Amino acid sequence: MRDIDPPCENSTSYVLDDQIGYLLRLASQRHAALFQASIPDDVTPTQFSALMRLAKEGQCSQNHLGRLAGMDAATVKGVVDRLRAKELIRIARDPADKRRAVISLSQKGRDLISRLQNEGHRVTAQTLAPLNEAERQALLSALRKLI
Amino acid sequence: MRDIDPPCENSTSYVLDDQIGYLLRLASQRHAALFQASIPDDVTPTQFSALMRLAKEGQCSQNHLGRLAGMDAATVKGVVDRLRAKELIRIARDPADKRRAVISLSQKGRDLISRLQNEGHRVTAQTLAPLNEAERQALLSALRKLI
DNA sequence: CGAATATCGTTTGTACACGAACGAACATAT
DNA sequence: ATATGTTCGTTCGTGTACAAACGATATTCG
Repeated sequence: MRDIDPPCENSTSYVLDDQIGYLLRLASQRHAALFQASIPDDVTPTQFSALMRLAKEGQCSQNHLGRLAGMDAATVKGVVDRLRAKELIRIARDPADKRRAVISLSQKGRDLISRLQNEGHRVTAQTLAPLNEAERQALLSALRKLI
Repeated sequence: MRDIDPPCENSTSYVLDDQIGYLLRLASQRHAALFQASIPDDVTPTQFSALMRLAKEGQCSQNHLGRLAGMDAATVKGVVDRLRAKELIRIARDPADKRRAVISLSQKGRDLISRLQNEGHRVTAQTLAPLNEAERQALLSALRKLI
């Protein structure tokens, strides 16, 4: 009387491939793979964004850097540790606030980002390659509104 | 003659906020936060996508499930372990291929996804709330082309 | 049949990402 | 000046995500 259950029998069909979260995850993965392939193994996308924020800011505290680059305090801790291990940043103590660390780019860090900006643009272009100009603008504009 | 160096003095100005990778990362984070807030702590977005793929497929091997849901073998291992720990899936051995695991939804898993589909749609709607219908279509369409 | 090749699941190591909790230091209020 | 509350960095635990290597099993090819 009862058929074998078909794989999905729900009324409100939830099509995974139509869900923004799923698409965002896959697109992020795709970009990360392209980034990794283009940027030898110098830095990750997250590390690079921290370096770029630091370049714009000059110097700032660790938590503030995290906020600028979209990382929480626990995440930025690890990122800063790894950037310091690679000697791309320098860390000093703020004499005016003994809690605070003052983070800035090292010369090596400055050299790296000036060398990697072209690579970064190439990765962006590569990621967006399947889209025409109008689609790219629509995508970037929509993503900005989501954040 | 020359002004004080502003923090960033490069010719090919690399504006982080215009980079697709950065925007994807932030948008993913935003969605994950909304998902987490809506779905108590039952499952993560990744686990949910695995469950949905499993619902559509009926049953499949572990690695195949990973491919269906965009996870590599090492990642899906952990996801499957956690789903099994929650008793949302069942795992059997394939008698025809002693390497292979045959993974399927448990009754508890079926109950959960039928309960969570509405939540999933709500999270999607919530994430896309800042966009009008045309922008949503453009975003989803562009993301699909990137993958 | 036997050897090369491929796939399955697993483990290890590294890197985000977040919640939750913590002590230390700072700020404000009374 | 003491109490309150906040912010700083840190740690722990959990959950993706991937590269690389591994043994076990399947498959394919000579």
